[in-house]
Amino acid sequence: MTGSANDEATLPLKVWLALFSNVRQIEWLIRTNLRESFGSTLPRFDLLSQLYRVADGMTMSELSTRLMVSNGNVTGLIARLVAERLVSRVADPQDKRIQRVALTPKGRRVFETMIPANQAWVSAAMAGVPRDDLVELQALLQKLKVSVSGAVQMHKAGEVPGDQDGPPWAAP
Amino acid sequence: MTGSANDEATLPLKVWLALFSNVRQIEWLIRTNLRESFGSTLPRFDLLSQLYRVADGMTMSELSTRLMVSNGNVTGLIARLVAERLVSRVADPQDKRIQRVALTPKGRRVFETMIPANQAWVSAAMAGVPRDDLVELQALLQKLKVSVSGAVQMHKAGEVPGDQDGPPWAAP
DNA sequence: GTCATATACTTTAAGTATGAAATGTATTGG
DNA sequence: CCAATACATTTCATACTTAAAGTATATGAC
Repeated sequence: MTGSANDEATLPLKVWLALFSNVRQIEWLIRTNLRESFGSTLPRFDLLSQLYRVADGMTMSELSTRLMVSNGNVTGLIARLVAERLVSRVADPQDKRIQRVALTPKGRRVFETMIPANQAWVSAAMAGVPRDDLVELQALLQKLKVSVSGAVQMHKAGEVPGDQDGPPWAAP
Repeated sequence: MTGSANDEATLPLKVWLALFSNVRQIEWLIRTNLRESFGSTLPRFDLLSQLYRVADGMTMSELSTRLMVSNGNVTGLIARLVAERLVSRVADPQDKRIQRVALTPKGRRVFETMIPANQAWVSAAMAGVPRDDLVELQALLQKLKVSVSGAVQMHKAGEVPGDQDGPPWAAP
């Protein structure tokens, strides 16, 4: 009695549209505020936040994977951040193909001023939702992420002919 | 007993990160599949889906608002879709500032082949989540949207000095 | 050692996105 | 009527993004 047969088929799509709509609006807020308050952008912020979490930096590929963007994109983004002296990029002496990237002291300092502002923007956007609902929402999103990540992995595995013999997440 | 004092402050941020992560991955799936199956892109798809819902088309501003993208972006996107004969664009005879944009028969036909595919991709990504969880998730996302939309409206109102006398959503 | 192959990254070309300024078109108050 | 103002869109410069092709380096078979 909670839904027709048609709901069954379109329910995931409705959830997707609701997810997308929320993210699009929150992204708009963060992007606008980053520009107005710091003269920065969301891609830069995402990149800095990844580097902020680790002590000894990351490789370009690691960044590319974590941000789910192309390798070429990371190259350009890092080049601009290096030009702004927020990020350092040094070739690995052991393996000269690898570029190791890290926050500079300036980069760390700048990012730390952005953290509380970002938190305030997001909190303000969600201020109309009771705490309990947010707790529940987070739990459901965690469940969803498991399912979605599986689908992404499956798609990636299907595209690579030389990878048939079982990635770690596949059942034996 | 369900959380420390620190959770209280970071809870919205955690919800945001979970939202963002899910959307990023689902977007990746849709974008990849659109390319592989239809040689198309997500921005084009979003634009077509907006036009698909209305019978008599839309103005550029309306598209810009609904998609939450800049006016300049819509101009370029529409130009490419017009070149592909998926969309028609005609100047309004009453008000020559206005461009009225609509799907062509070809555009409608093409988009209709994309609908079931898109639904299948999203369903597959969410296949690991029980139906009841999806129902609840949708309800919570609807609540969130109200809060977020209010924050967006407030930000937009704050930026325009000539708009002090209350938009429709403001309390009287 | 040498060659094939894989890996890490960069470059390229096309497309997508932004904000600001410019353009052209109504509308309105005097 | 007409200047001021508002509005819809485009243009411009720049930034971000992707897929695909290219470069350089490493690794392993032989």
